[in-house]
Parts: sequence; C-alpha cells; structure tokens
Amino acid sequence: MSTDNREDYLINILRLTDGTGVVKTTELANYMQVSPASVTEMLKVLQKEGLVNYERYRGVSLTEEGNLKARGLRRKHHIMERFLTDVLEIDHKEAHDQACAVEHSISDDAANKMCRMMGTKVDSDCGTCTNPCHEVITDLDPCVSVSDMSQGDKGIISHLSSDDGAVVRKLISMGFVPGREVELSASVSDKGARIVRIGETTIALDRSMASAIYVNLV
Amino acid sequence: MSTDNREDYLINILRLTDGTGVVKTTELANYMQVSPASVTEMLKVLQKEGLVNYERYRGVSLTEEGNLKARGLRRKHHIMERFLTDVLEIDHKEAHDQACAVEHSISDDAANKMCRMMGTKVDSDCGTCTNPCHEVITDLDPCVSVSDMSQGDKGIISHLSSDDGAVVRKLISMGFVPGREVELSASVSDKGARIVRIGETTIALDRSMASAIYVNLV
DNA sequence: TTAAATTTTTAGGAACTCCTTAAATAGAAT
DNA sequence: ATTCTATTTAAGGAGTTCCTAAAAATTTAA
Repeated sequence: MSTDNREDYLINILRLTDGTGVVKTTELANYMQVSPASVTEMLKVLQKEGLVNYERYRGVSLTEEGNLKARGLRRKHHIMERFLTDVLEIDHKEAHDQACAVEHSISDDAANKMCRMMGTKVDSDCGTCTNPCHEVITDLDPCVSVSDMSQGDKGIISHLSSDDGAVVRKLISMGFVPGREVELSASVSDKGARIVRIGETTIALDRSMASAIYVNLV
Repeated sequence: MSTDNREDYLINILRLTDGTGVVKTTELANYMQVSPASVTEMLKVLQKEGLVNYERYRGVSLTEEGNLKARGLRRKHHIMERFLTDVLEIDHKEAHDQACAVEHSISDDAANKMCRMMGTKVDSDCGTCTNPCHEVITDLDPCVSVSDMSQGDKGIISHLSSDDGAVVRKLISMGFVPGREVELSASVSDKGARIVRIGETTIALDRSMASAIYVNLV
C-alpha cells in the first residue's frame, strides 16, 4: 500500500526519459542507487498498475497515465524546493532532499497555493534537477499589473512596485493608492500607454508606470 | 531503517501520556487504529532503542530521550499544521494529515524558519491535538510592524502575520521574506499607504498589508 | 557465425511493519 | 482463594522493497 517508492521510481523514470523514449534497467538502477534486480522487480509492479510500458531486456517508458502522475510529482518537488530555498533560505542540497520526502504527501491544493505564493520568482537554479523550474509557474499570479489588464477590466489596487522609487511616489501623488479602484479604458498599443480611470479622473500612463500598479481584478 | 513509524508511535505516546505517566497497549492501539499486537511489537523495538520504558502488562512511558524526540516532532507537526491552515488556508483535517506525513522529513532548520515566518500567531485550535499550540511559539525578539515604522527606519523582517492567509502569500510573492531588510521611505498618511524599499525595489502597500510585516529595527 | 563480455532477469532471502487467532496473564468479583 | 473477564503477548503470516548470486538473454568482437 505504500506508494512512495513507486512514485520515486516514476519520477526518476521521467527524469531520465524526459517523457519520451526508454531507460535501461541498469541506468535507472545506478541513478537510484539500487540494484538492477530491484529495478526489474519494481518495473513489473508498475507495469501491472498501468504506469509504465516495460519489455524485458528492452527498457521502460512511461504510459500516458504514468507520465501525468510523474509530472505532477515533479512539479510538487520543484515547488517545495523553491519554497525551501527562496522563502526559507535553506541550502539547495538540503532543500532537495526534503522536497524528495515531502513531494509524496503534499496535496495538490497546498502545492498550488505555495506556487501562487511564490508568484513569478524564478531565481531557483534547481541544482541537481535535470529540468528547469520554469514549469513550476503554472498558476496565475495573485494579482495582475495594470499593463496586463484588458480593456474594460476593473480592479482594486493591491500595491505598487517598481525598481524606481520615483515611479511609486509619482503614482501615489496621482492617486494610485492601494485600495482604490481602477479601470482600464484603453491601451494605446501593446507596448504603449495605458489609459485608466481612477475615481472621477482619467489618466494616461506609460507602460512602465502601468506595470508598477498591481490590482486584484473584480 | 524506516523510522517514520517509530516516530509516529513516539508522538502518540506523548499525546496520550502528556510526558508523564503510562499508556496501556490497548489504549495506544485504539488511538492509532492499529492492533494491540502491533503495538506490543513496536514497543519492544522502541525500548531496545532506549526511547521508552516498557513493562509487559504495565504500559509504556517515554524515557528522557524519547520525550525530547517526541516533543521535537510534535512541535514540527504543529508548525507545519499552522502553516498549512493559517498561511495556505487548507482545512484543518487535511492540514493535520499532511503535517503527520511531513513532520518526519522536515529539518529543524526549516521548521524553525517557518515558525519564525509566522511569528506569534496562536489562533490555531489544533483540533485533534491534545495539547495547545502555544509551545510552538519560541522566542521572538520584540519587533514592530512596518505600519509603525518611522520614515527612514530600517529593519530585518522577522515574520509575517495576518488573519488573512492571502496577505501573507502575497507579501512573500513580493519578496517580503523573513531575513530581508526593508526601509520605510515614506508614509502617505498615518492610516494610509506605506512606501518601503526592499532590495532594489520600492513598493507601496496599504496599511493593512504593511501591518502584517514585522521587523527588528536595525 | 560463434564465442566472449555485458546486461538483465530469476531465485532465494532478509528486514520492517502490519494483521489475525490463540494462549498467557493480571485484576476484579465472588 | 479461585474463577472469570478483559487485556496483553506470542505465533504464524502477508505485503513491500531491498539484496546477492546465479542463470538467461543480448550485444559485441573476433
């Protein structure tokens, strides 16, 4: 009934095949620091469960179902690892090990919320991971910047954020204060100015300023 | 070599004895939804490891060492549970189950940092737990919230605390992570937005968000 | 093509933790 | 003190996953 080990195998098969192609028993055994015999044994189990395609002496590949399951697990691994490294500032090796242990027990819900929590931060380098962490970011950000709003969208300002402090101060002086509602009247072009309504006034902002304003859409 | 189960037994013995006195085999078996026979077996193992005092027909109690270990585990359980319920807003039952799984693998360092991150909140009722969560809260230096900082003050983020989990998540996504330095550039008004610098970026937060960030002034 | 080298599988066990059933023991009631 | 009841332990198995050693299949090289 213990499925953790099966899940480890699944993840490692994914790591070595990247979703396509097969891995040889020995390669997987070396990668997992386990004897080839153990691998063969587990492969038969996983095949019986419909998670891998396995042919004696030929190697293994993931089935559709196995692939889905493995990717889900890897995603949780990455999310957990990023939380540990980026938020808790645990060193990468330690974070990786803990993520390996936790990825099996954390729920989809929790993983999604953690992912959302970390938003667009992408500064984890994922040391030992074969695949980049970019796929971690699959959820929508908690709030969008005004430069990403569509015409007619309304939202409550959540916060202002910019590398240039002057931009933030200027926006506040114009009335873009957290809590107020803004509506995107129009965009001049994709990279161009944004025309927004705030209270009774209409203001045109260049894109860089618009992108400093984050709102929760209503 | 799998110590997770041993740890579960230890925790549950602590839950039922509260650190003093003994539990009977049957009571423990009922509590853990396991047969009395399994309990007896495990008890002999734990005794051999010096973690419990066990006398046939008399019941079990924790040794000094077992007590220490069990309390450490319970603390991690509580911290994890609080993180899941308060920050991620997972429902208590689910959070409890996940905490049970994770408490074995999370490091002291990570647990301490999570505890720090959440600061002094004590509103988890710990449903099924016999003991209150208060012991979760370790030492925290006196600290002030960003909404109470004066212009020009700098501080290291100590923890984030809000009744609204979304606020904490959003703050983290903006980079407000315990350990980082923030500086109050300006306050729009007493009850108004706060403009803070964190790293290279300047962010304006409404007062309620600012008040969720606690710093140690430097 | 055939023999040698390598890889992979099968066989046979071991450790851990769980279970059920049946025997042993303690504590309570007569 | 003895018997009865309820608890506890012992015995015998089952499921997982690991291992080593030996057999089988494949691949490589002559």
